[in-house]
Amino acid sequence: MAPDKTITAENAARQDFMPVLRELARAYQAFAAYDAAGYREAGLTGPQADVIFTLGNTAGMTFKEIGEKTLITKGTLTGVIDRLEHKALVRRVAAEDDRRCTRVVLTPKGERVFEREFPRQIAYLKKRFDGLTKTELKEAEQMLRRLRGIF
Amino acid sequence: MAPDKTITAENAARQDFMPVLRELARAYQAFAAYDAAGYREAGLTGPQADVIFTLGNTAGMTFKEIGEKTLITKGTLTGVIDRLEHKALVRRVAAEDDRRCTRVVLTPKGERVFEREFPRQIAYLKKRFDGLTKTELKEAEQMLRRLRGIF
DNA sequence: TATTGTTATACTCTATAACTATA
DNA sequence: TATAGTTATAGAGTATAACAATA
Repeated sequence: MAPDKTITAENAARQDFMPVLRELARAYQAFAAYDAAGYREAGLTGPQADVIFTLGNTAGMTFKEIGEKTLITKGTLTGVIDRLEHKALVRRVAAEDDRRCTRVVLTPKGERVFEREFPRQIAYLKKRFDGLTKTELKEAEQMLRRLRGIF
Repeated sequence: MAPDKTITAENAARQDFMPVLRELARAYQAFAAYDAAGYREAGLTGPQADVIFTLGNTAGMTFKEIGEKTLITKGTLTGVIDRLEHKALVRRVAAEDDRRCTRVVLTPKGERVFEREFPRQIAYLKKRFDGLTKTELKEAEQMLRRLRGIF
């Protein structure tokens, strides 16, 4: 059967790629919900955990760098960092070379949270991957990379 | 090489499944950003578009049904429906049989938005899938289904 | 002039729980 | 007692744009 040339409200859901998008959304949402349940126990929101886990084992990063890694835009990032600073998990440090930049660094308390929560979160996620072989993981990774590439 | 028995902050990122999760998140985020750019032109947010596209070609649904389809919890859904009602895209209709229930129905304006925007959004998404064969789509779907299943 | 981060505005969504009216 | 939806509360994230300090 030839594919539809025209997409109408009626046949739209029957496009071949639609199940892929539906499953992509569901797979991600299932993961995100499970993931969130983990770091919420540490009192962190998604963006907050993202920042803490990004800053771990580094000498700190500028807002610009954190924004690039986490996909959080600068305006939002100011608020996220404010809340983490309020919790005494990070602090702002003036950059020496470029005085426009601010580096964000984990505090000792932030380091402890990272050292405890990051491995804990990974172990918590790892439990779900017990049934998958190394080959399957590699295939999944490549397929997802392909999907990301088309957007 | 034997896998690590203990997960520490240092070796955590080297777990075999981590690239899969990273790519899952990136693939979804890339899709979500592209998708959002589409329905934002229609003045809709993610949850709002989700509701409109869910109600299209139906005789309406109760809050409970919409919540199950879209994964929006009831408290949040009240607000989302309020905003859609304010835009005159949906209206609340008392259910005849069970007076606790409220059905949400697209208004004529809502229908027009659905008839125009849903196919438009699908066509917009379709452009990105040109390079993929039916077989690849099927494989991707199955793999994502598998991933969803583990969570 | 361009870039970094802050501030302000105005929404939108989220989680949670108490509440109402029905069943 | 249980369920459907509303309301209240308190945050938290988002987009956007104007802004100050610095390069």
